[in-house]
Amino acid sequence: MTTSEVPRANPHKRATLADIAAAVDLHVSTVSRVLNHDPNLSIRPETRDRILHAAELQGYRPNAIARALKRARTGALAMVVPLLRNSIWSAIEGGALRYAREHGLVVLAIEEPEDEPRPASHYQYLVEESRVDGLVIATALRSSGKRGQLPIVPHVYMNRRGPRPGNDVVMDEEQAMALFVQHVSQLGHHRIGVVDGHTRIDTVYRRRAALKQLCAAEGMTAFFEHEDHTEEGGYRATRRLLSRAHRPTAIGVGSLNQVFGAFKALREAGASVPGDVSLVSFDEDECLAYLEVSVTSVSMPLESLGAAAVRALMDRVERRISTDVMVSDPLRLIHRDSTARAPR
Amino acid sequence: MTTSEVPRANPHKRATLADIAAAVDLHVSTVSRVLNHDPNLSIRPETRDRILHAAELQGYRPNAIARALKRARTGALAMVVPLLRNSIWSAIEGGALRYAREHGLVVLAIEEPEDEPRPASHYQYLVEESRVDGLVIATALRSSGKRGQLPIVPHVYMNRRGPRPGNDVVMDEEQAMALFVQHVSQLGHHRIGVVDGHTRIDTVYRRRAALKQLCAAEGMTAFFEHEDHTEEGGYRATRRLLSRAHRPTAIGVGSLNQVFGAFKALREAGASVPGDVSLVSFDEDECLAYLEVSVTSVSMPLESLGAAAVRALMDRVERRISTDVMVSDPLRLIHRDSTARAPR
DNA sequence: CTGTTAGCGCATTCAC
DNA sequence: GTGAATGCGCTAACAG
Repeated sequence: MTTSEVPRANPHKRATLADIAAAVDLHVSTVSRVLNHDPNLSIRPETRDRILHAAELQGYRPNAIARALKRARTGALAMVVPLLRNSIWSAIEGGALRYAREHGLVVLAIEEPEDEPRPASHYQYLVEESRVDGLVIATALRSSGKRGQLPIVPHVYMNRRGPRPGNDVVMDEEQAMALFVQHVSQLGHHRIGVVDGHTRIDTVYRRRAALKQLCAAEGMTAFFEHEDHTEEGGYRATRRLLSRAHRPTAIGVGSLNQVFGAFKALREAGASVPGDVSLVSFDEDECLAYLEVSVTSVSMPLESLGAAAVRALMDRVERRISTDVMVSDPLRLIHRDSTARAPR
Repeated sequence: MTTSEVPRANPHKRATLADIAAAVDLHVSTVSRVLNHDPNLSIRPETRDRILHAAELQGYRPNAIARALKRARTGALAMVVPLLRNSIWSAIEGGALRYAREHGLVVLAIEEPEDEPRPASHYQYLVEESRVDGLVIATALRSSGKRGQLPIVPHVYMNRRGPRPGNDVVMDEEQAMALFVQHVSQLGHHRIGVVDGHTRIDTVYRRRAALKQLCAAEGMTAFFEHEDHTEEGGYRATRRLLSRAHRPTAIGVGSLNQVFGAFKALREAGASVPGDVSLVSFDEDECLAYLEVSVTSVSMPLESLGAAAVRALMDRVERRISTDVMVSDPLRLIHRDSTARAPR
């Protein structure tokens, strides 16, 4: 009732459209249109300036909640990642956050344990409750199968392929494997081993398939060992590789954490790097250059992946149909001291 | 107009309170009260069950946006962290997310470069636009001074002290330093060095002050070297320590990334660990147990810090006044192979 | 025990 | 060129 009698709003409350409308003695709808730069609105410049000025003066901020309610769009999205110490996630998340910010979006962080994650559908409620417009899922396991299927709500799978095609945003794991194989092949290696996570993780599954194929083509022998993406996992898997009758002479390692474990196993076995065994990491990280022997790695376009996932999700939210995405930025092999010609 | 004539809502739209009210032929407010378990509401169990059942049947989900608009509270908070690969942030963030989830809150992730971050007040707009209820800031630098002052909006500083007291949530860095000094002191070390970040970072500042005091008390000599919290930074700082006429015999390192650099410097200098130099990390991480020499560390209660920050922030949002918080969970020294008796 | 009423702050269709 | 009216979905004060 007293709204119009106090043109200057209570300094402790945020100014609303109504406040500034009252101040310039115009209608809220007019103010709204001006502030939203409504294209098909003709208004005399003078009035327009008065409005803008009053808004500025009162420190007007549009209320995102009210706007979301009206527009039925929140401008937020949820990103479900395994908040692993595993460094790739911070890079991916960084790319996603940057892209989101550039597009006026806001990202909800959700952590979910990597092993036995809840099915993606668990997070549907965030969309159903209008907390976010869509989901970026990076924790799906291959085995999730039916149970993990996401119904209606907009979503993409990031660095994982979902239960059915059409919503996946991934990197070129095959190419990553090719870079590795080609590199060690040129160095004369014939028996190669790979230490990686469980095949329930989609990237691992794809790398494994790619390796088989590449090795068959090049006439090489490949051994694949699967363990957790942890130091201990890397340690155990590498020990197993080294205890074979015919040791591999080159080993690829799927995660940075596993690299540490691999080193320990090699040390214990008295195998020198790269004298006896060449080593390649599939996670690039600055620390690799500082280890006891600096480690050759395959560098993936992680930031681009994060950005691409957000873009793809927004495409779905806007109902622009779209398909699976493979991030096209180039991969690079970073040559350090851990790879050398095969022994003998 | 046709709302009441179709009790079963359009399957493609979410069911609203009105939909389920229509279905059970009751008023929305009644439905709302039942669904919110309004304590001082007496309702006959039968009606109550009908409502619950209808809600269940229609898959009703409260619309968080509408609720937020009405209640003037979003149930979200923003957390501004340097999304560094630096592993401590993922642990802190994990603790914060867990606590938030347990309390029905949702966390907006914001990344901000560590060096020269925007002042905390930059993020005020998130509160002003009603996107979140408050801010957790973990990127303030000491030098930010006036410009970084946060006005009215609810906020806390996490692992940093803000421009003025009353809103800080921190860990016991002094105690961390004490554990370190005490440990190496018992091993007979007298000259100790510390490699850490710039003093503009509050934790570093506090550790430095604590070290000075402790060493004075114990009659030890301390050298402090400040560099970026990166591998390269750790490398350079350690080199400087080692090039002194009187080398320190024990070195503490402020971040995991710097530990890698420190190792490289030690290796190059031909200094053996722990034979010539004992090494302690102030970041605990599983990989420390797998390095060329496993590294003794001080383990901090990072998850608790994250949780405490969220709790403190919600206290402020609810207008329950509160003061600075020091997380009280115990620190632990994890004894590994990188520390031994002082040489000679 | 349950219904009425009145907004939260904004965008938008329609009228003049 | 501008104003009036309506409603997004929900909660809460007040009636009966």
